[in-house]
Amino acid sequence: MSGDDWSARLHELGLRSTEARTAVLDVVSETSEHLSAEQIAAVVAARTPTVHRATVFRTLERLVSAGLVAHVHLPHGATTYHLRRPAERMHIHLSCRACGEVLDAEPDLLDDVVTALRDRYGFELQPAHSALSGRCASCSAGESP
Amino acid sequence: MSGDDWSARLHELGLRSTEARTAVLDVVSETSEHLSAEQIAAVVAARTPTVHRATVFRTLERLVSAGLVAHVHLPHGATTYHLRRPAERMHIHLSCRACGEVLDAEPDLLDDVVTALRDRYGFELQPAHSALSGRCASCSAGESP
DNA sequence: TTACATGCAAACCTTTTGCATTACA
DNA sequence: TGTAATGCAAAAGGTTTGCATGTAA
Repeated sequence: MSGDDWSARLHELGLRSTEARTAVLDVVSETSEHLSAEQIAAVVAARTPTVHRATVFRTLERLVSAGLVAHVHLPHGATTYHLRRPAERMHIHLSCRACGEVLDAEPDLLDDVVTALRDRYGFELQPAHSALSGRCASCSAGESP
Repeated sequence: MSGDDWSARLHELGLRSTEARTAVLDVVSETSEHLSAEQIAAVVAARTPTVHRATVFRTLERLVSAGLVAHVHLPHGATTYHLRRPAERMHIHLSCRACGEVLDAEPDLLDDVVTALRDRYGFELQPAHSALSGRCASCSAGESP
């Protein structure tokens, strides 16, 4: 998405367009990486020093509830944020306990689990919201469990 | 497990038997709940005030790597610890985003996912190690996503 | 007797919050 | 102009670490 549409997108969603919000959206939209709030705050600080770190945290929270940004909880380390993708491009996350790497996996993997949890427990799984934990291929070839 | 076997169990595993370790094992083995390090430290402090909080953290880490204790990462809030169960009694955890409740679910739910991840990515999923995130039945009946 | 475990204090990392001020709409 | 958003500072929550001392084996 080109940089200047953020103002319009925010207005569409009933949110005010501010320097902090567009700065955060710029950072998040420039990469396909999943960045921590800290990392985002660092880039924002370099470009727009008037925006306070705490505001970055608050802003991310707002953008998540507005649906523009998604966050993923990792079993170790900080929550990461990324631009929210259309449903077809949503993905689940695999976190390697050993090396910390976060891999993306196809969303269909958990389809049956979503159904089973709904049927058995009435639990509505949100597969993208928290990473699955285990060992990546390279680390599996190595150490102890 | 009756209280005094811990010393022997620890020795079997090549670990020294200490006041802190048996105190932590006592607390963890007395309940089927999943307790945070903080909660465990509080109970230990009440019974054995000589054991320092930091030691409880270090001790839990050791007991996990020794295989006596398991921990589960929750998407919100502190990591929880519980006595490690034999494989048949292992379970996965469902964490409700809305109310914070943690539910236990049957381990077989993720069997196919374990296989699929191994086949597709060489990723060895450890289903008990981190909780799945979503909304529990009561909270699903309520608010917005 | 010596390597391992602990107490203590302090730092660290990530995030949240109260409150006065600013700025968008 | 009124309300939503921000800056600032401080604290909160959870966890880790360096170092000197203590203790199980």
